[in-house]
Amino acid sequence: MGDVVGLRVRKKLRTRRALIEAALRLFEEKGYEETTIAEITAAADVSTRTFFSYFTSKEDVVFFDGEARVEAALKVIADRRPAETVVDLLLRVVGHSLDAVTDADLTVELTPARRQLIMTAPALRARGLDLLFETQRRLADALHHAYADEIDPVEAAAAIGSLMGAAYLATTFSMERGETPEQVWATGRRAMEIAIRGLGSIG
Amino acid sequence: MGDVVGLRVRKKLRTRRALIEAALRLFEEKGYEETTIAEITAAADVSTRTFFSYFTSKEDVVFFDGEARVEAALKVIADRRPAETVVDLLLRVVGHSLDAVTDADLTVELTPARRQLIMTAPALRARGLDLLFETQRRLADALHHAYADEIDPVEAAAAIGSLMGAAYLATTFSMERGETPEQVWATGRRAMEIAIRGLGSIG
DNA sequence: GTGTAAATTTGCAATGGATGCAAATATGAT
DNA sequence: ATCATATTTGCATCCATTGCAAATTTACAC
Repeated sequence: MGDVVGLRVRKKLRTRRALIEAALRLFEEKGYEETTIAEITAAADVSTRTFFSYFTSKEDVVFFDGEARVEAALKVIADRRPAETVVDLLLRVVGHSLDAVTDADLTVELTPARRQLIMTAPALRARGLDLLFETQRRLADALHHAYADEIDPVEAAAAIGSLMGAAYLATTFSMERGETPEQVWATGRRAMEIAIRGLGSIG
Repeated sequence: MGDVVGLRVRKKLRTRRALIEAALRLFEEKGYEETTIAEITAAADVSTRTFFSYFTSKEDVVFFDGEARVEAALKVIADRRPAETVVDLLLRVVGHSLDAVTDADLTVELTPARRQLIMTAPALRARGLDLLFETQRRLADALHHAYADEIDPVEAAAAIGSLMGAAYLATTFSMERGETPEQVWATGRRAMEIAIRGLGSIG
């Protein structure tokens, strides 16, 4: 564990962090579309070209902690507690996926402001959904492998898709209504309960 | 409905259709990224600039029938059968959303080839998910209004999100495995059954 | 320290999508 | 034929993204 990082690595981390902070700040200040890569790199004091050796696209910088979040969620499934039911495990997965995560020496959480930004800018919304989708894919895969004998691939996909699909759509409505983070979270829980109980319980 | 369409309208429809056909053909022939707007407009015999007065972006042309599909689905909910259960109604909604639809004088269905294209090109996948998401939003809204007294907004969102989330994720896995359209559809049905029965039924 | 190999950054040119704008065309109605 | 309106087109421009080669920086051996 003795992370002996040389100057080279430290410098890269510092640059990455500067780009992320500059980008998020500018996006919130003047809007996503209205901010150019040139402005971000100027604020981070690197060349425009360098931005693309850290992020593959302008959207990517907003999701800089995406991979760390997914891996944290996968770990929850991998380290499942023997006695726990699948449903309880999945609820823990969703819960953890909202916790703060560390990346680029930055410990961050999905603040309401960042969510707002992602839901508002079309390009970010689309990319975010794509990442969410890939996340679901990986989670379903992990779920199937963690319970190889009890849960087949289709059941795993149905479980993840149903639970997260319900929670995501419901919380989106809640956020759009301008509800508080507590209310949004409560809405998500209720939606997941419905998914767990089954649609048959409605109407 | 005596649609007395003048030359002007007929011409616009013809152009729109030419653009759609040229674009889809070229995308399948040489790939989405590899095809330029210039090539599409050349094939449709209009100027590059004109493309953007028909579609707001290069991705959009692939989803030309999206709005017609959503409206058909909304209509199914609006014309709900009094005696039918919510679950049966939603199953019909999903079923119909796969039917052929007419737009720009073109009657089209979501062919495996087009789905393949959408799932493969990152830009199309993201845009497609964004459209799917917006569709779910509108369906949930319609569901709530159609059953104003029995289904509140959160229940509606949970129902739509759960059912479609499960079906979409499961069928994606199925398609990726190269299964036949019949197998894919069977997988979707099974996933929806799980969503209807509830996650509690797993594991 | 020096020198050298490897990693990074940078500048530059080019491609392609997207948009605003005004001139040129085409269409519909009188 | 003529006028008002709708469409198309050409152009200029902005910006994200990529390839490439030169310049700079860091790591490491001697």
